[in-house]
Amino acid sequence: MTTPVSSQPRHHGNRHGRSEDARLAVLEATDDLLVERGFAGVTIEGIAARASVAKQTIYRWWTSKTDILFDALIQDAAEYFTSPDTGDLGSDLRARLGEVATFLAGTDAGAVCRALAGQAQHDPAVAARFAAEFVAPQRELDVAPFRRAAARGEPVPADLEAAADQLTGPVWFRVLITGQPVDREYTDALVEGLLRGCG
Amino acid sequence: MTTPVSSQPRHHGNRHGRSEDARLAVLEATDDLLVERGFAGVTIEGIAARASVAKQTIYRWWTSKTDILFDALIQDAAEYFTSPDTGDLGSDLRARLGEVATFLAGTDAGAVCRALAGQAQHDPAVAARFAAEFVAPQRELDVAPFRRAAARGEPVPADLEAAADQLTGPVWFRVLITGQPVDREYTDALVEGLLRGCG
Amino acid sequence: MTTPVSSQPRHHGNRHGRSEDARLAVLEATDDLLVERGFAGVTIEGIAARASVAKQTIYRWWTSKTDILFDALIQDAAEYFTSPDTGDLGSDLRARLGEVATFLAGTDAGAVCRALAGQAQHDPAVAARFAAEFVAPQRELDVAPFRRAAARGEPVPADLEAAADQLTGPVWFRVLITGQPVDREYTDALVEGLLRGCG
Amino acid sequence: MTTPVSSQPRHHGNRHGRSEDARLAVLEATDDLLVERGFAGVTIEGIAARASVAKQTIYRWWTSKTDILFDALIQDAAEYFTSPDTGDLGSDLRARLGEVATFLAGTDAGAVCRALAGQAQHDPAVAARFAAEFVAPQRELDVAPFRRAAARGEPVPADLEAAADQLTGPVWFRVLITGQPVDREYTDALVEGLLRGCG
DNA sequence: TTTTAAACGAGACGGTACGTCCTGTCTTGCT
DNA sequence: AGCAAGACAGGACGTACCGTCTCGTTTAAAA
Repeated sequence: MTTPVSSQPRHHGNRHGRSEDARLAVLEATDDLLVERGFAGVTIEGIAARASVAKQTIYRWWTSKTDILFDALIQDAAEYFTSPDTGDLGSDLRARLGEVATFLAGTDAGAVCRALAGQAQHDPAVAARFAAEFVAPQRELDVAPFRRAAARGEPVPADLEAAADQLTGPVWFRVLITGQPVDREYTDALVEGLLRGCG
Repeated sequence: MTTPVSSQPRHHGNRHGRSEDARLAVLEATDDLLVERGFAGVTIEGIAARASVAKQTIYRWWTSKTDILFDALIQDAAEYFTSPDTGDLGSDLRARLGEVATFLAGTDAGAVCRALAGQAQHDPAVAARFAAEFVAPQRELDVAPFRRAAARGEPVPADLEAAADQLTGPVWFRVLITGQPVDREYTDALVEGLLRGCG
Repeated sequence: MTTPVSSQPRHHGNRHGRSEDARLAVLEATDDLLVERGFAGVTIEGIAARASVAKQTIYRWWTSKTDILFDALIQDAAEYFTSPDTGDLGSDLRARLGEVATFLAGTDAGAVCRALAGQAQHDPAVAARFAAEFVAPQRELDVAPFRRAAARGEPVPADLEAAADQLTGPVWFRVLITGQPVDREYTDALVEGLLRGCG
Repeated sequence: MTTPVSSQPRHHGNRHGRSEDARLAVLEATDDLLVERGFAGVTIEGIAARASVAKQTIYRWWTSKTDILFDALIQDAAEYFTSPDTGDLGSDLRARLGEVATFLAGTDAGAVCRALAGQAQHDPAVAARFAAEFVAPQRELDVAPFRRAAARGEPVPADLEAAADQLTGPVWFRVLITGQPVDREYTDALVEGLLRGCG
């Protein structure tokens, strides 16, 4: 996570809502702790100490450590995904799937994402929010190349959701469950298999 | 989980080896707590209280609550999966994938499995054990139909691991990530898509 | 405590000097909280909330909650004690001691006084201020009857301070320590004993 | 407070009730903190830290810091007061009152006692316990010399409680309220005044 | 009439301590 | 030897107040 430390004087208390410095310090400290010590090593007390922030300030703006991680994830994900339009379905899908794999397996934000995916297994509320605020928008990005291809008059699978599952599912599966590496060769093969099957 | 409560008087202490009563009471209490209160509601103290067992007894035989869950999972999974040989690749795969989906999404043992999959995201040791003791054997069952088909002289995909990923990955993805239902229609379509693509 | 709530509109801010409304609201809220919830239930935040006053306004004019209680005590004590001159030492002493007993044990201001006496045990600064600003003036009132008697030519004890202690001490002792009731009969007997002993 | 540190190995956990080591460490740490930092400086966390004891252990056996102080006071007071029988009422009273004054004003246990007397002003439950467990037994010691004198056939005041108040009251008053010194001369004069008044 | 500065309400801030829950370790006495 | 019981040191939880700090408004004396 980037560290946009403000060079402004640190204001403690501000009628006009919350301190942006405190917010960023908390997000950064949370990210750092997650990467350094894992999910169990992320504690509200630890975040407060590392961010030089009062616990009460954290509880004022977030409900739990997963709530903080969501903030970090949403923010980081918004910056990460590009989803270029190459004019070719295969290229678009390969680019997209490679980006997903790299994000999940190779970035700090991906670590946050995996932690939340894990916590979603323990807490239905987390699962619901994860599905709604991260997975659903990602699903849109998964499906976009198909829509563009259809608009160009190319043949596309009937059920786009199912098609997206066939691409993304194996990637998530390897990252979360088997721990196998997910390189470009693998994601390209997935795209190839799908297009051959539907073409 | 079944409940083989012994009707024998409960012995506190046993000169020769561990108490099977205590072991079963712990496994059952853990399962119950997981289903009733979720993973966070499973605590060693809670298990001990519900199983009428001393904490020390738990720590003597298990290292952590995930260790207990592994015991429960391995035991339940061994009883669950059947993997019949119908003599037809498509039938075998459909049966297998349906069984996997039902297990993951529709059984108490599946809840244990999901909890461990979740915890695997937080703890590399859990991830490693989950991959080795649950995922790897399951992978063997995933691949078995292909091996039998190959033995019958039928054409099979070159990379069986990848083929298995394409079937199992979307199922896990839906169960763990999107929360979408995984019915027989969906799993059959996955098998169909794979066989069409490779045939 | 009396409640001179102004019927005027409440002014927020004043170029010259403090808001009398805010001052009175704070004193009253403090008194009320002390009587309703006890000393521990008196908090700056609670006073501010009940008085509809900003915490900062309290900190601007008082240093602590005991400081506020001193304000209330000094004000109330000034209104309470009368100390009439009956021309007779016994009558003067009986009136005075009865007044003291009633104040300490039977008034809201007495509750404030007892709270400060209690806090004086925990904080030397409070003890010093309590001795100087409340006890010393009261001691003057205790001693005044003797001085008037001496001026009239009557015999009085050599050590007036000691004599005052022998009257006031048992009253405070019962109120603060034993909790025994201090009625007129008791205070009269104390005066009687003293006068017999010195006469 | 004395420090009977056991030279035995420190046992953490014992089926047969509480750890005497932990109990003594808590009492000593509490005494020390009270003397060093005053009542407000006595916190459960501070006691736990200084005594190298878990907060939970404190909460298991005591309800509050005043509860701990009571333990310390009762124990120390039991060791302190001697109350010799000289065979003479005046001598007995002088000895007793001197002992009381020294205890209250000049010992660490007296500091605990004053703190509890102070807290009694803030909390009726503390007041009740203080009256019952400390003041009442002390009252018995105050009255004992009179009883012995009566048994010897000497004249004694009709109301022993009142007589005791006249001795003890001024001493407590000076210690708690005025802060004046209470030396032997003063206490002897109090006894003299009382005996002259009743004789 | 306009400026302007003190006091105000509101409330976020960094902190400290609270009392609770759970962890993993330990000892004891029973079976 | 294994067990139920439970006390222990420790650490994190979420809450309540502390005292400090803006912020934007209100007000009346000064300009």
